[in-house]
Parts: sequence; C-alpha cells; structure tokens
Amino acid sequence: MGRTERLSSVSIQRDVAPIGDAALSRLVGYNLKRTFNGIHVDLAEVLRPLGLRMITFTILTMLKDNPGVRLSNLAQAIDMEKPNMVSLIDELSAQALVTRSADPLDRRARQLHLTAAGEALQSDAYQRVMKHEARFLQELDDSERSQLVSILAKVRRSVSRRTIA
Amino acid sequence: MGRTERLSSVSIQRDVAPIGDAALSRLVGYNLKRTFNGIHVDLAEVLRPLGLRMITFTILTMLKDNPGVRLSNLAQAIDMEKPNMVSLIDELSAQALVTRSADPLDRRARQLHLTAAGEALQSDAYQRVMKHEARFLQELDDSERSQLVSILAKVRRSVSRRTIA
DNA sequence: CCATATGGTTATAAAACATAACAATATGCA
DNA sequence: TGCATATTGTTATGTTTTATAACCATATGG
Repeated sequence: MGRTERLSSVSIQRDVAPIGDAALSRLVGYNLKRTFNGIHVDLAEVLRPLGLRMITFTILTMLKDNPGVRLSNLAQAIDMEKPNMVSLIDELSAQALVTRSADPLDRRARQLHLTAAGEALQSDAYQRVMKHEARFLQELDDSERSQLVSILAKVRRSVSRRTIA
Repeated sequence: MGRTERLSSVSIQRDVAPIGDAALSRLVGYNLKRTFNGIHVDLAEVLRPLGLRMITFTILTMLKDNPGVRLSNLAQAIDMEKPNMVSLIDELSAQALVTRSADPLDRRARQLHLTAAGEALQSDAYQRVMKHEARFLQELDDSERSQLVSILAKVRRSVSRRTIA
C-alpha cells in the first residue's frame, strides 16, 4: 500500500506544501464522517468474501431479529426508501438468502424471512463483524466504549426525527 | 413530515409487530452510521440553499485552508479518488467558486484557489454549518463533546491507514 | 359501494465512490 | 544526454447508494 515513496529528494519544491484540515477538524460532523468512512471501508473488506455489503448484512440481521416483517416496515426501520429495499430484497432473494411469502392477513403484503442459508450466512457474518468491531475499538476501554454509544444516542436525539421503532 | 398518521385503529393486526434493531444496536459501527446519516441529511438541508453539498463544502473549506493546493494532494487529503475530484472541481469551477491556475514549478500541475465568490460562500456556509453543529450537539456538555472527538480519533487510529497530512 | 390510504413494485435519476487507461510532463539514473 | 519510470490531471466507465414519481392490487372507513 506504500504510495509516494520518495527517499531523500533534494528536489526543488516537490513534496509541496503540507496540507491540513484544521478548519474541518473543528467540526464534529467531519470527525464522525471520517471515522465512519474508515470503518465502512474496512467492514466492506470483511464482508466481501461472504458476498455481502454493509447494507445487505444489515438487512439479514434485521430479518433474523424480525422474521416475517414487511418490506415497508423494514425499509422504514433502517431509514431507507421502499424502492431501494425492493432491489435489495430482489438481490438477496436471487441468492436464496431471503424469501417473500404471502401474508395471510393482508394480500398486498409479503412476509420476509431468512432461508436456512440466509441464517447461516448472517450468523457467520455477524461473528466476523464483531471481530472487526473489536479491532477498531481496541484502543478504547470499556468506559469509553459505552460513553461513545451513549453520546451518539444523545446526538441522534437532536437530529431530525428519523425512524426506528 | 408526519407520516403514518393513524389514530386509534381498532384494526386486526394492522400496525403489525413492532420491529426492532436490537442485534444491530449492539454494533458500534451501526450506531455511528445511523448518527452520521442523520447529521448528513440535516446538513444537506442546511447547505442546499447555498447550492452546496457536504462534499463541495468540504472542498471549499480545504481550499480556504490550503490555497494553491494541487488536485491530487487535495483528493488524497480527504481520501477521495482523483477522477471524482476532477468532476467536483469542474463543477465548482463552472460556478466560478474555484480556479485552476498554472503551477510555475510543475507544468503538469495546477494550483487550486478559491475565487472571491468562493471565499464568501465558504465563509457563509461555514457559519451555518457551525450553527447546525450546535443544534445536534445541544444535549452534550463540554466534556462530552471533547470526549466524543477524542474517542473518534482513537477509533480512527485503529482503522486501516487512510491519509490526511 | 366508494373514496382514500397502504404495500409492493417499476422506472428513472442523481449522487457517491471506484478502476483502468492516457497524454503531458517531470525525475532519476545509466 | 537520453531513456526508463513515475506523477499530474484527465477521460471514460462502472458500481453502489439514495431519492422521486407513478402504478396496480388490496384494504379500510364511512
């Protein structure tokens, strides 16, 4: 991964001016973005061997916790537009990880379920994700970890009401 | 913005099963994502009246701090691929917010600068972004705010080496 | 029975992010 | 000096993510 390997260049102005992000660093949102981006990139690598992306992992895990849920409820819960959820369920269903079955109480609705393969994959993925979490949380002690989560929750409370429930 | 307004429906199973995200909530990464997403959506609304998006605001602010920087250095600093930066500079340059000028020391390179309009817009935007920050940080005391930033920095240290410098 | 709302879907577009390849130029070294 | 190699900005292209409008079938309330 080493880029820009230049040993002892006596060159003119090469390796130009050092560039900084002082103004942006003062913004908490910027710090959040950079941190999440880093985690996301790494997580993508963790999930790729399983044929999953962060979002498909999220869906599988929600389905494990909420078997039979409706597509629109699921979309709303993870704050995503229905049409986009349709595509993703199509994808997961094509991989035989998820099924759409009839809802006996509402003929418009379809119940979403994990297949056996979907459950197995979710379980495998979840363990790997937890290992990944342990990796990027390694420098934090227990108190810092819970502080982080509780502070994030407080921030979310001040943000324009999204869903979950 | 109120959706799903249903007052006292005695209906059968409507308002189906409550859906939860317990398993995902245990993942710090998920909490980070949801928090950042919320902030991002709100910030987009703050910047839209100015014709900016988060990423264009980021670029303008980096250019304010680093006048004359090269496109590739800038891209690297905010962890973004060069070709994507080219498009964005095209866009900002078409709006006369940014200029590309010749680098006397390297005829391949071009120096990026804010125009007067670019500086004015950046300054206006930055103030609005700070107000937005105050809004979503309102439930945190000073100690929590600095904790958050320092914890995020620790996390970033454990994440696959991205740039900035 | 009818007006209206909801669930899933299609079609479509914008935005964000990534990869390969190229011309012009710079650099290091033989 | 000349040539191999690397770098800068760019074009072309593709994928993923997110958003919007419109539609059909079905459900609900009056």
